[in-house]
Amino acid sequence: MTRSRNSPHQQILSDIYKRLFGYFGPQEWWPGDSPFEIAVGTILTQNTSWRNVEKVIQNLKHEKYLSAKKLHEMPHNKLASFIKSVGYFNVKAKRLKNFLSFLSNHYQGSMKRMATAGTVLLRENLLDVNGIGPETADSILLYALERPVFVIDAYTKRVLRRHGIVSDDVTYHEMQELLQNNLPEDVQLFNEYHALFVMVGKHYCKPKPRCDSCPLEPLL
DNA sequence: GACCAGGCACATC
DNA sequence: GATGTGCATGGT
Repeated sequence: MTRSRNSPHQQILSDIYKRLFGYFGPQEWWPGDSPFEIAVGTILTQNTSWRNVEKVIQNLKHEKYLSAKKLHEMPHNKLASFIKSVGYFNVKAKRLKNFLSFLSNHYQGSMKRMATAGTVLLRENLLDVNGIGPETADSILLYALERPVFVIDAYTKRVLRRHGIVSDDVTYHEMQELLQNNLPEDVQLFNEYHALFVMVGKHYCKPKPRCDSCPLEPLL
C-alpha cells in the first residue's frame, strides 16, 4: 500500500469521514481522565462492551486503586475479583499486570516517562507485552499518548468491508496502511474517525441483518 | 436462549 | 501460515 497523490481512496475516505462527522458529530474519545486510565481501559475493553468497563473503572477510582503502583502491588485474585464484570477477568488481570510490569520496569510506572519514547519503538515494545495486540497498542498510542496512529477494530473492518473498500481477508496492517496513507496525518482526525467507525458500526452497520438505514448509504 | 461486545494468545494441523 | 478454540460477564 503506497502513498499516492490521487488515490481514489483519499476521496472516498475523506467523504466517509465528512458524512459520519456530519451525522454523528464529535465523539469526544477516549472517555477517561488520564493517560493511565485510558491505558487500563484499552485492556479491559478487549472484546467487551465499554458499558461494562466503565463501571469497573469508576469502582477502581472510587476505591483509590487506579494507580500504576496500587494495581501493580495488588494480588492477582483481588484484581481479578475487582474487574470481574468486564468478563475474561483472569485473562485481563494477567494482561493488566503484564502492562504494569512493563510500565514499572521501563518507565518507573510513569505514563509521562513512557510518553518520552518514540512512537515506532514504543509500539514494538508494547506489542511484546503478552496480552497487548495491535488494537490495544494503537489505542494506547493514539488515545493515551496522542500519537498519529490509526486504530483498527472489528467495526472498522465491518464498515469498510460492507462498502466494498476492503476484502474479507484484509489484515489489520493493511487497513491501517490504507487509512494512514490516504488521510492527513492528524491525531485529532484519527481520534475522531475511529470513534465514528465504532459509532456507525454499533448502531447501523450491525453484524446482521446487514445495514439498518446506514447514514453512509446515499454516499456510496 | 441466542447473539453480540471498542481482542489476544495458543494449540494443532 | 491458516484455522480453531478458550477466555466470561452483561445487555439486547
